[in-house]
Amino acid sequence: MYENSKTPKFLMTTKSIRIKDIAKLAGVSEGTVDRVLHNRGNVSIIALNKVNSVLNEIHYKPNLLARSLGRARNFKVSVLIPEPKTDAYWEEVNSGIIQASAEWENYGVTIDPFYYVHDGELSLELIANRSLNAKPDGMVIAPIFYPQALHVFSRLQELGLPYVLFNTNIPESKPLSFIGQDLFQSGMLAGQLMSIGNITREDILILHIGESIKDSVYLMEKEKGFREFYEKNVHHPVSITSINLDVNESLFKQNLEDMVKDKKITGIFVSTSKPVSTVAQIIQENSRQGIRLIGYDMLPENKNYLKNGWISFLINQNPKRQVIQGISHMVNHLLFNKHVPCTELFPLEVITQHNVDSYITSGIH
Amino acid sequence: MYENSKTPKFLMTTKSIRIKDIAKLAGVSEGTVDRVLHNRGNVSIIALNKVNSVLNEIHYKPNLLARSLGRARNFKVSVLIPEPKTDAYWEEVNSGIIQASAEWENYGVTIDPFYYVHDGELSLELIANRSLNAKPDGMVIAPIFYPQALHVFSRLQELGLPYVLFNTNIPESKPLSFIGQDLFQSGMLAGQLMSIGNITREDILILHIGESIKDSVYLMEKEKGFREFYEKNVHHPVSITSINLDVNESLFKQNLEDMVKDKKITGIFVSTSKPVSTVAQIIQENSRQGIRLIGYDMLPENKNYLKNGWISFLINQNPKRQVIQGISHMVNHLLFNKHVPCTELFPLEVITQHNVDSYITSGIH
DNA sequence: TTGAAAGCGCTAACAT
DNA sequence: ATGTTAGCGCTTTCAA
Repeated sequence: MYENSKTPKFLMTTKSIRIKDIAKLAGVSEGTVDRVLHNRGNVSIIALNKVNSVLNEIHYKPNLLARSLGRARNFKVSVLIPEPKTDAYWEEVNSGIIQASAEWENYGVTIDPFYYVHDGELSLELIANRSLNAKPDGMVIAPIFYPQALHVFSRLQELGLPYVLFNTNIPESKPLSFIGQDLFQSGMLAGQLMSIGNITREDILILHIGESIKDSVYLMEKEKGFREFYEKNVHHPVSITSINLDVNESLFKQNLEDMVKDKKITGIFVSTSKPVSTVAQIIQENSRQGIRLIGYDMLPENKNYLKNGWISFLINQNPKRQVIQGISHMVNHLLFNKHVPCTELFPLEVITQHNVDSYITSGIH
Repeated sequence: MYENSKTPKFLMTTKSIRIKDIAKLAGVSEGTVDRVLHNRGNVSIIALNKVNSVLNEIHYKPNLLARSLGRARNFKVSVLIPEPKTDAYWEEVNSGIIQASAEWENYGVTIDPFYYVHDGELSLELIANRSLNAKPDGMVIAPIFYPQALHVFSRLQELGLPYVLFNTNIPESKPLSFIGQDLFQSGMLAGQLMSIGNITREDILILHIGESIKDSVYLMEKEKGFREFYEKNVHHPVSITSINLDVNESLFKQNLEDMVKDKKITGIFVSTSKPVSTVAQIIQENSRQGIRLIGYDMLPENKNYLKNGWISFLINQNPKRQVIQGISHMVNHLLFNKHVPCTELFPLEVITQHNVDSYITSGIH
C-alpha cells in the first residue's frame, strides 16, 4: 500500500506578514520598506541592507487588494479593434470587450473600445490618436493592418504607454504581451482533420477569402501547415490547390459555385472565419455532401452549418476569449504589477457537430 | 457604407460613486447604507425607502477590493479529492489545487487540500471530519463515492457550510455549484470521432476499466451517448460490445490482450482516463494499428501514445481547470458575494496528435 | 534620507 | 434604529 499524502508543507499558511511587520523587524519605518520593495530610491545603503536581510528571511506576499486600493487611482485602458459591423468575427471580439468591461468595473478599471477601418479618417492610426485623448494607462490592440500599425507602436513607445497585442502578432513591435494561436500548427491540424479516415485519392481546395487578402501573409502560415501535414503523413495521391478570392469581386459567388460543382473535389479548407458559411451554403445548394468542409470559428452562421453537417470541423480561434485575456493581462500589469507572459498561444480547439453545444453553454469560452 | 460604431453608452464611466455618496444623498449614515445593501436588518422602513430610492436613481458598483479588504478576514477553504498517488488523473487535479492556492494567497485566502481513499480511516467521511477541524469557510469536493458522500453533505448542511462539487455531480445534495461535463454528450462525441470516415462494417469495444467499476453508474452515461450516436447517425453494420474490467483482477492484462488481438475489432472506446495508455500499449505491442482508440484526458502517458498515433483521440475533461474553477467559485462566493452558476458544464475538448501541444503550452488549461 | 500620517472604499464594533 | 469610528494593508504626501 501507499502512504497517505499530506497537505504539502508550503501550503501551510500562517498569519500573513505585513509591511508593518517587516518595518518592525528591520527597525525602520513602513515608508522605507515600501521604498525598498519598489526600488523607489532615496534609501540609505544601511537601511536598504536592514530591510533586505529581513526580506530574505521571510516570504513576503503583498496583499494585492490593499495595494491597488491604496494606490487610489482609476485606470483606463483603450481597446482598438476593426469595426465590428463589418464582420461577425469582430462582433464576437466586441462582446468580449463588453464582458471584460463589466468585470473590471468592480476594480475601478475602465475599458474603452475604439473601432477602426482600413483607411481614411477611421484608420488605425487616426483612431489610435483619438483614443489617446482619453489618456489611457494602457492599450490592447488587434493590429490587422501591418504598415499602419507600425506607426502606432512607435508612437506608443515614445509615450511609454504599455500595450498588448492579440489576434495578429507583430513581434518586432515588442508588445508587453501577445495573445493568439500558432497558425502553422493550426494548418497542420486542419490537414489532419481533413485526412481522417480517407484512404483513396483526395482533391482539396484551400480558399483564402477576404476583403484585401493580398496583404494577409499570415494566412499563408495556415496553408503551409496544411500542406506540410499532407506531405509528411499522407501516402495516397492528393492534389491541393489554393486560391485567393476577394469578396468584393463581381464574380466572387459564381467562381465559388463553379469550384464547388467540380465533382472531383473531396474537401475544402477555408482559412478565415466569416466566409465558411458562404461556402457551406453553396455546398448545400448543390447537394455536394461528399465534400468535407473545414473552417474557423463558431460564428452563429457557422454553428448552424456545423450542426446540419454541411461543415465538418471548425477550428476555434476563441476571438472573445483572446480579447478578454488581453485586457486581463493589461490590467494585471497596471493594477497588480503582475508578471504577464510575453506570448500566450491559445489551444487549437476542434469543434464538431457533437461538441459545439458544450462550447456554447460553457460560458468560459 | 456603414456608420462607424461608437463606444457604447453604458461603458462611459464617470467617477465612481461610493457608499459615502449614497449616504449623503439619502440623508442617512454610511452604516445605514451598508445595512441596506446587505439586508442586515435593523433599518427603519423610512430610512430603507430613502436609501432605496437613491439606489434606484444611480448605478452603484461596490468596490470589491475595498469590500474584501474591509472585511479584514482571512478565508479558508478545504478541498477534498481522492488520494492523488493512486491515479495520474487526481495528480492533475492536485496540481490545479496548488496553482489555485498560489493565486488566492494574494487575496488572503488559504486553500487546504485533503485526500481520501475508498474506505478505512481515510474514507471521505473521516477525512471530511478531519478537514472540519481547520474550521474552513467553505469546501470544494470531488465526491466519487456516492453513499459516503451523502453523509458528508448532510453534515455540511447542518453546519451551514457552503460547498461546491466538481467532477462527479450529486444533484440531490444541492451544492452551491457543480463543475463538470455532460457525460452523455461526451459519449456522443466519442461516437462521432469513432465513426469519422468509416463506411464499412465496424466492430467496436467499449471498455469500462477501474478499481471498483461496478458502482460507477456515471460511466454508463458515456456508453449510452456513444450507442445513441451510432443508432442515430450510422447506417452501415456496426457491432458494439461493452465490457467492465477490474484492474485488480489477476487476468486483467491477459483478457485485455485477447480482446485487442481479435482481428475483427476496428475501434476501442475507453471510458476512463488512466487505463487508456494500458490499452494503447497492448495495441502497440500487437501492432494493431488498424484499431482506432479513443479515451479521456491528457495524462502524460496518454499524451505520448497520442503523439505516436496509438491513440486517435482524447476527450479532455480538464481535471485541473475543473478544480481551479471550483475553488474560484467558492472564493468568489465567500470573498465577493458574487453570484456563481449552479452548474457549469465544461466544453468537450477534442485532442488529437496535432493540437495536443497547443493545449499543453497554453497554460490556461 | 527618513518617519509619520492621511487616505483608498468598505466593514463591523460600539455608542447612542 | 442610527451614526460614528477604528480598522484592513498599502501608497503617497509632507514635514523633519
